Amino acid sequence: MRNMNKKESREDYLEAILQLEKEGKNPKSIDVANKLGFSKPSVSIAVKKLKQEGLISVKEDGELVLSDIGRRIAENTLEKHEFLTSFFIKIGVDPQSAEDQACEIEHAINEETFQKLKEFLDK
Amino acid sequence: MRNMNKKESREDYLEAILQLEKEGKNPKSIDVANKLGFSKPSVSIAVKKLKQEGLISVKEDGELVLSDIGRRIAENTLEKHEFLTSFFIKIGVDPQSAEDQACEIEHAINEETFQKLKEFLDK
DNA sequence: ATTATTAGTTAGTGGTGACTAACTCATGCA
DNA sequence: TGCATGAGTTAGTCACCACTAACTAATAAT
Repeated sequence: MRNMNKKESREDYLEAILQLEKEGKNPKSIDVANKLGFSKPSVSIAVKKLKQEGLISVKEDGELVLSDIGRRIAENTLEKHEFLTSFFIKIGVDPQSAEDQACEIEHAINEETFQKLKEFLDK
Repeated sequence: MRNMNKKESREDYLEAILQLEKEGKNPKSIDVANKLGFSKPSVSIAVKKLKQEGLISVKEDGELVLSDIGRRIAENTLEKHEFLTSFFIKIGVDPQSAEDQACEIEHAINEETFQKLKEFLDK
């Protein structure tokens, strides 16, 4: 049972919804459960909380829809994920490990540090 | 109440003990509590667990002593902390924020990624 | 000797996020 | 009609790490 803190957990759920969306699906709870490897009840509870926090809404048919704020968080997280993954691969980290590390660090790095890192690597 | 996961928490305690040691103290539970801003009972329980995990021992007078494994973890964590802090400052992150970010990311970055990052920045 | 301070422990609580078991409910199919 | 399947929920559990309140025990101060 891999526990996370609130922030990590929330970002992972939102990121998963965005990724499913980009894959052309109409993401539902069950898809998120499958993607993240969580049980249906875990996702059910998480969805309830994300709704309460105003980060997603749930359509009549169960489709999960990112709110503006939710989408911004999801896109920020996904951008960090992709950037960090390719950066780690570039500096010689094993691709699978790079992916795993991006998953960890994407939650820890904040906007300022991420921006400065991007600027630094542009040069 | 700032909750952490097990790994982060453990690394923070060990790092704090090492830092206190480097400051010339004979670190005790109370010093760790003051440094980390935790209550005495929290540290008392944590110390018990670190003992059980073989990462520290406790002298007759209460002094906390890092085991070989505990010391290795503490030194790894502290090295990451210091390196990341100065790196973030170097790329233009506000010093206080750099410190905070190092505290976060030191727990997420693994040995491989850290080594590759150091090699990359040496060039 | 008495009281205050300090370090540490025990007992009990709260909050978060995962889990399983077992339920509802809609849909698909024989 | 009746059963199987799939999605989602509810209820209850566990693990983890922080907390406060209240205790013990040793030491310092008056």
